[in-house]
Amino acid sequence: MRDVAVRAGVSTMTVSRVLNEPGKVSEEMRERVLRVVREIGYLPNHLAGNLSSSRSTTIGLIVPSIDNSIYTQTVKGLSEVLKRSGFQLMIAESGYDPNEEEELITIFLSQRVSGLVLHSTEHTPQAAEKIRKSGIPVVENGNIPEEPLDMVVSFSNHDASYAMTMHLGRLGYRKIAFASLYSVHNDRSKDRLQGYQAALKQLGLDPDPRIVLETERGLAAGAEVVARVVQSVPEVDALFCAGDVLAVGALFECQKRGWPVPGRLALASFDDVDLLRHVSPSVSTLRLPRYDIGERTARILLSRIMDGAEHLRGSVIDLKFELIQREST
Amino acid sequence: MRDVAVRAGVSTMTVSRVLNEPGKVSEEMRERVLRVVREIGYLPNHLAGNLSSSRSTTIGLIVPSIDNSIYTQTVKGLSEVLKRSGFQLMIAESGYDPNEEEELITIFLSQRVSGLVLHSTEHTPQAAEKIRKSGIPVVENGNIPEEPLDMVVSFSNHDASYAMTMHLGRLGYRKIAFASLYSVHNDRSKDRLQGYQAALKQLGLDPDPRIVLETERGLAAGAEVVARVVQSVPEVDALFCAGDVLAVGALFECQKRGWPVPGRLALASFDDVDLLRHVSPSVSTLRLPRYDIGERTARILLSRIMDGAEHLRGSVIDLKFELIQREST
DNA sequence: GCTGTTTTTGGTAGCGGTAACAATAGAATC
DNA sequence: GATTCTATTGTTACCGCTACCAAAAACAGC
Repeated sequence: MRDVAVRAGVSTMTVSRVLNEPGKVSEEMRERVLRVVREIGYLPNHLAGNLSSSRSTTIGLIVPSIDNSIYTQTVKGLSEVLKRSGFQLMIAESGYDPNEEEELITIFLSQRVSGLVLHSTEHTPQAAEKIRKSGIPVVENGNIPEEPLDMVVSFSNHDASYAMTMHLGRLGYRKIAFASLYSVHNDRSKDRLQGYQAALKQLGLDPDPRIVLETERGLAAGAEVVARVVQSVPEVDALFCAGDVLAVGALFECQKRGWPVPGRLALASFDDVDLLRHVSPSVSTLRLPRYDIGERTARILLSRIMDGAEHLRGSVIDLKFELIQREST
Repeated sequence: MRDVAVRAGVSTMTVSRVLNEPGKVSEEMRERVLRVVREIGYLPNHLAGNLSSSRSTTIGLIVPSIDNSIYTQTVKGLSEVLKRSGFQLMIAESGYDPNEEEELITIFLSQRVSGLVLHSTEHTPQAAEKIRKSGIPVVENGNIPEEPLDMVVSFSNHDASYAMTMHLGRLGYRKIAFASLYSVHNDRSKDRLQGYQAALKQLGLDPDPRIVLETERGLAAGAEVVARVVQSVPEVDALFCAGDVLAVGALFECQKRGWPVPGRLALASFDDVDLLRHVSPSVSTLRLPRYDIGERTARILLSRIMDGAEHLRGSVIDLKFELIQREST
């Protein structure tokens, strides 16, 4: 930058102004400086700028696992809005481990990110303390926690799960099995289970621990769920798969066994992946506002960072989901 | 940091050493400083550190589209290796637009990333020039370009496509249709098409433009491909879908029409997504080293950055793929 | 004990920008 | 025409850390 200043015969301050507050500089200077900038291909050093102004245009995002297609829509929403305001996204994965998450938070704070997005809502006390101390705005994304760190943009896993279970109950199914991903360090799974249980109670159905399963992600896991459920409780008439592509795996297993769906077993899923609409029978599911979550998260974060909108501190935005009834129930 | 130094009764230089080169400091000092660091919860400022040392621990990654599950495995491989060495990943999406890519490259260079990973292999001349001028190591990932910017870690889209087409030919299929994603600004698609054409020639089959299609991503597009192909050329006996989940969409369409696969139409796909193994009939495909690409990319980049391994400049690593024969062909 | 060498610690000057204030010049006011 | 104001540009200090070299302390050899 010094180089640009010398060649243009102005002070570095003027160069800085041309690049950051062009309005405060006369037409003539602006052109003179910009020409030199182009000539020598000058690239401003953001590190220096950020350090000096103690601002930054970087947002940190921590997801449990990068290779989970569920999050990609949210990341896209985030990324698109942030990009428009010139912000960058740093992404890291915690592997569903709160200690790992804490370490990543520390690193991000060291990098002086100006905001943080966390997809998990379970944190170590130290992590919470560090964030509080840093004073930067944070958005939690994966669920609506009882004690938010700061802001929340999400749908309610509990309510969504409740809604689908009620739906199955109203359709007349009486022995409704429930499968989710492991709930250790995953309060999304925990809330889904509780939503299911609350609905059963409301429906006057007895909970039966034999048909409540936890498993890993994947099609194979979905198939296995069907096998386990019908082996222990043959009279089961519906299966609600509240996790990643489990329902598709379950459907394939039913097809393999030649079972009519929903005749022998009704199937419901939790996330509206494209696939569920195209399989036969098409699978009932919940349409979750994945992209919107990212978009709103970015917006609310930017308001806090750029406009200092302190009144947004602690906001909880509960985005609505939609229940989609299809052939499988 | 000044605060820590004062409280521990040492110079800032000693604090800096304790944090970065603990070996060069006496046991006693180390403990004294670390205790104070813990006491006041001191977080080093990486921005300042990076500026001062003109090094950084950030790698920039540009993908065409974030919500493409194909890349997530590669990103995971990258992320895991980088994390182990304390590097961070900044991710941005170019939307398949080279101009957008150039702008993102400029931003990343301004942020002084210490390495760049590009999933596209089509760049504007200005982008190439900026990268060259910056001198930072770059890895291209999505394909093996004719004129690499620097290093390349990929499989060959051309060879993979060629291999699958040859496979179909050897199985006796004579009228092999080909569907890929739009090839505008997507040299992966272009190379796949050329591989297909090269194989046809080798097999002594006449190319037929009526059964070479380009379409968008998604299951619906796959279904549509089947419809278009058989309408214009009913005697087609195989369909090679060289793009995202097109094959699954095509399979569903065949099932809907009650066509035996491969009896009426053989189906081959391009990427070994879990789904292809679990549908019925299971679909032949290519297993591509997605995760490995990320891992190797990170490794080669780190060698250049940390060990200054200049002999790696310009390396082209052609990772092997595997053809998986299943029921659909 | 003294000199030469090695290890450990400290002082100082930037890294490349920006904030805050000072200075200058031209416009506006009376 | 003198004074006040406003718009534009420059000066200086510092953001928080590390490179580089100097100083001090510890160790060795004779």
